[in-house]
Amino acid sequence: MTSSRSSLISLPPLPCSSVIAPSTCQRPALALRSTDKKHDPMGFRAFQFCSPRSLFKSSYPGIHGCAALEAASALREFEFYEGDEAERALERALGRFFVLYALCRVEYEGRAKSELDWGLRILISKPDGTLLIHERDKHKPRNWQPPGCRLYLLRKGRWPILMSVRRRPYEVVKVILEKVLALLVVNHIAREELALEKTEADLVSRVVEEPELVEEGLEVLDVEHPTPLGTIDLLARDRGGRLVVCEFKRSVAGLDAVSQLRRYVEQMAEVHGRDKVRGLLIAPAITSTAMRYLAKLGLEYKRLTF
Amino acid sequence: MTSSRSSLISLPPLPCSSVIAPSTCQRPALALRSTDKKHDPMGFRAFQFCSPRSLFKSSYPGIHGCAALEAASALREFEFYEGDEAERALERALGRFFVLYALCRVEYEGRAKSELDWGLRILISKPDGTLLIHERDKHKPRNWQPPGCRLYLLRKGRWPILMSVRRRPYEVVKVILEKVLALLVVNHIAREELALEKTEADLVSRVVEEPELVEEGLEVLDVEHPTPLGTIDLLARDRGGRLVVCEFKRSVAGLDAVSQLRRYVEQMAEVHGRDKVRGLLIAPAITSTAMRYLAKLGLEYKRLTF
DNA sequence: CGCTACATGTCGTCC
DNA sequence: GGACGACGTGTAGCG
Repeated sequence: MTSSRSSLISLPPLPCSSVIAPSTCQRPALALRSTDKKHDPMGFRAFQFCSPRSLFKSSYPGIHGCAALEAASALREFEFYEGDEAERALERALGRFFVLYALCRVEYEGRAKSELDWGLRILISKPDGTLLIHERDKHKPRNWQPPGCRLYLLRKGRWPILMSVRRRPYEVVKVILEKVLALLVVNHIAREELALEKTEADLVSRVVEEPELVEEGLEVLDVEHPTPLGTIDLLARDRGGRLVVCEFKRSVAGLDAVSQLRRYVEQMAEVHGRDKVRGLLIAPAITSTAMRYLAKLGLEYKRLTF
Repeated sequence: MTSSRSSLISLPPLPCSSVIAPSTCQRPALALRSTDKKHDPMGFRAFQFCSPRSLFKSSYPGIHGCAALEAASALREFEFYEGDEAERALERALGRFFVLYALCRVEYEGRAKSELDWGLRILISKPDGTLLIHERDKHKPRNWQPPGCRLYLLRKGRWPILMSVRRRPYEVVKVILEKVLALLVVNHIAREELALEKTEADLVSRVVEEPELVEEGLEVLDVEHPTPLGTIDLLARDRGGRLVVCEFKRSVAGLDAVSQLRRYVEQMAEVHGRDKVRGLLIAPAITSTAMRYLAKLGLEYKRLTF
């Protein structure tokens, strides 16, 4: 009744070579630490030999033209399973990128604690140890685990349990799977390197190149200038020879930005004297409260947009 | 060659009732603003009649026992499509919760800007307008759009484009779909209400109930006490009659916490006099830099764990 | 809607 | 590994 859509190729044995007895619920736990390269199953390593980049540079940005890939990994782009078969396929999905649709409970304990009642959820597990549990709404996953965690599949109790463990800080997410509805195992997926443009260049670098944007005669002394109380974005000297501590915000500056600037200014003032140091908050905008606080402290604001 | 695994039931017409000509690439764009309830397709509204809670309270925490649900929505829990059929099914997926596995380019422009080259990615779209684009690694989606955005499917050019638009700040994410490999449309999924436990109760409430945890003879005056420079977590009076401004941090307190406390203390000092006001940072731990800064300002630290 | 503060923030980077 | 700041932070709460 439930069958896989894509033929499952034979995968190399999992790192933890426990014997799996398919028909019992007392099977030992399978563990896979995904970030530890030495412990990666060979199948996963194979993917890395054929990175997405080489994949698309080959001939055409489609996957079908990459014969080398097919030969190397001998894997379809994805595998899809339903119901019981999905449940059984979970073992082989560990350590790979998979999307799971299941009726589950979730328990999290660590820095905080939470418990989710039975519900249908979408779960994403990545080979780097990331775990995401999404519900119907919101951008943020309802529960999660960051990269570097170990994922275990436990089959001791009534229901299989996916357990993700983080070492420091110690945190555990347990997903109790009452019914696995669907499993999508993704064998190829893009990596970071495919980005062409990064974030907009910093306001800082604009000012470094063109100090006049801030003030006539301004001379840049240092960027990322370290102090005992944090790093000054940009340190400069004005025409009158006074030090100018510049704090940049890429969008609206709030009270926190003023507090930050104040710390740096007072730090520099200790060395050079208060009247030799100016503090300048540079941002596209500032909240009214922050502006008042700034003025009260004798600090300045310079509007600068991208 | 490509066929859906789950029979597709007939869905009510989409809110934008443009005529779709299946075989041309010049079809008009479909738009669906997911957060606008008035525009939700009836099928989606139907899900809400049978919330996940009622689903699992019915008889058994499995979905199969809920006959009422089946009758009401007449939808399977999910639909899965591959290849061309997945591509065609995209229209009907708009406004529903779906997971897409596709070869795509991604362009984002808004507060920042980025462009991702062709690559296989996992895309999640939620009925609340959330869009997530995940790559192989990391917790955070590579590109995203928060709840409240509008999702469009454009079929004008060579490839179909999923476009998500945010109004304020104005931001656009375009996903150019060269090849759709798989589409999982999820018809039922848990919502927020299923949480049983929330985050650990605040340190604050512990102190309100038991002020001695902080200091003998401490008397709580106010929580969430507003000032022109922000809200004081807890305001108290010590045995000597001095005001105690308490700032709480749930984990390690850093420089920012000290700056915040300082703002409040100085604000209160303006009214009551500096010698009548103490500042107390309460947290399970504090960074060394923050501790030094704190001491220098004549403020105090009290360690308090959960 | 503007603004503040919190978060299991996550993530990069420097020390 | 700890500390620190940036982030397209997201999210709740309040005026």
